[in-house]
Amino acid sequence: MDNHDLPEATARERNEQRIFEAAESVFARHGYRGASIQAIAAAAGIPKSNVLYYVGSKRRLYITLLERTMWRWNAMLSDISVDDDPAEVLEAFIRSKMRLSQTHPRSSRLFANEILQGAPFLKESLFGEMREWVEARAEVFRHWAERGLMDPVDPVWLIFLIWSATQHYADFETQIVGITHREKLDERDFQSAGDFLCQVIIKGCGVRRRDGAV
Amino acid sequence: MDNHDLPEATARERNEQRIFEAAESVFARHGYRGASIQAIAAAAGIPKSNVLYYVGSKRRLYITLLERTMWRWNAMLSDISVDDDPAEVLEAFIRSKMRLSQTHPRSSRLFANEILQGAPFLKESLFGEMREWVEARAEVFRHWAERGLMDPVDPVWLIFLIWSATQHYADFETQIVGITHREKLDERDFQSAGDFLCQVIIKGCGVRRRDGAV
DNA sequence: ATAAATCCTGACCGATCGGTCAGCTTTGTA
DNA sequence: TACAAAGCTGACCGATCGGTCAGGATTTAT
Repeated sequence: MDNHDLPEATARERNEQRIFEAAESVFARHGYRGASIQAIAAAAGIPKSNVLYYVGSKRRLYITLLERTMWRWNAMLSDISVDDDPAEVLEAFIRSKMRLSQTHPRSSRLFANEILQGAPFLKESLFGEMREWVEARAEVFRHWAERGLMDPVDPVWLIFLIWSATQHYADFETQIVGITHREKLDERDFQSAGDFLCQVIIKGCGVRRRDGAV
Repeated sequence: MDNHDLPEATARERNEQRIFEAAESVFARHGYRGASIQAIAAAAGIPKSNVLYYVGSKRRLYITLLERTMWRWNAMLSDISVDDDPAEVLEAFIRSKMRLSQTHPRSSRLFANEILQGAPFLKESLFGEMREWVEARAEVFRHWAERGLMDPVDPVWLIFLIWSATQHYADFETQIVGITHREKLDERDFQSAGDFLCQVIIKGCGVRRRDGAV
């Protein structure tokens, strides 16, 4: 029986949850090859055999986590239109990516590791989804530029700029913390960094804000 | 005898060169744990034992490469002064980081992997060097803001923005190539991306350019 | 020519890798 | 209560890991 809509957590659900969290942590830190099932099992507080009993194989576990990350990612900024306000959309874009960095940093680092490896597990179909995502948004940015609502910057480079600048606070958190004497990045840090990025990027693209400010 | 100033390459120099290049490639792709000496040896076309004969241990090899990267990095933008032109300095900063991404992408990815791991090999002294580098430049940016030469943006966030946006073209090259249908990033891509970043960031910080343009 | 230093490598070491499996315990159902 | 299904795990497999070492091959110095 699958009580898939009952709130009670079965043994399987409970353990898979613990395994996923532990695995995300270890994969994010050491990459696919560098992560060991033993280390994941230890982090989850579960015997190695039990981990394999639930997830089948290292490969399957990794791909599951990767797809989960992609899914979360693609859900972002799903309803953008040419008629929206450019400043509002760019701000929403930056803020939501920044929130992902804050709430799911290990997810972000797992993805970064996959790319550094040369994206061997990212099927063409998944890259295809991202391509469509990018092209759709880029098209909107282009329209805005044509209407004079922002400078005619390359919209694809703009998307990469926002990705990189926001992901940096998840992927390179260790470096930021080490350089700025912090113990960790807190709510205020993400807020102020988000403010900074919104200000610089929106102004840098020559977006005219509704309130008349430049 | 050490012919350390003779141009002839000794067997040691030749082999170390090949090993370093191969190792940088493998470490950049798979991280410290994920890289195997066997794989490095194969990439260098040298028996595993011979690799260990030259470099001593995996740890030592990795640290050597990491220090080499840090050295290259710290040499950047070494002579910045409050009296320099903000736009010129920012442009030089972005261009030189962009050139590093173009000419030493594996170096950049090696470093990215080290940070993702939590920087276990980056001694406090090395982080200290980076901290001094950042604080010195941040101080200059602050002065410029006080003199009204640019907006009063957080100078540390600005440095991280430039780091992340430029490194992205090395660390996430696979993703960029996959999404934009390219085979690889070429000279023109780096040029146009560099142009874009200079334009957006300098304008975004409210830097007044000498020629009067905004 | 010959001794010394360096270069080079196959064989091997214990540890750990991902994964399998027999067989145990616990849970759910009739 | 009884039986099936699911949960669980120690022992084990061949492969690979980082590293050592004896000893042969080659180069260098005298």
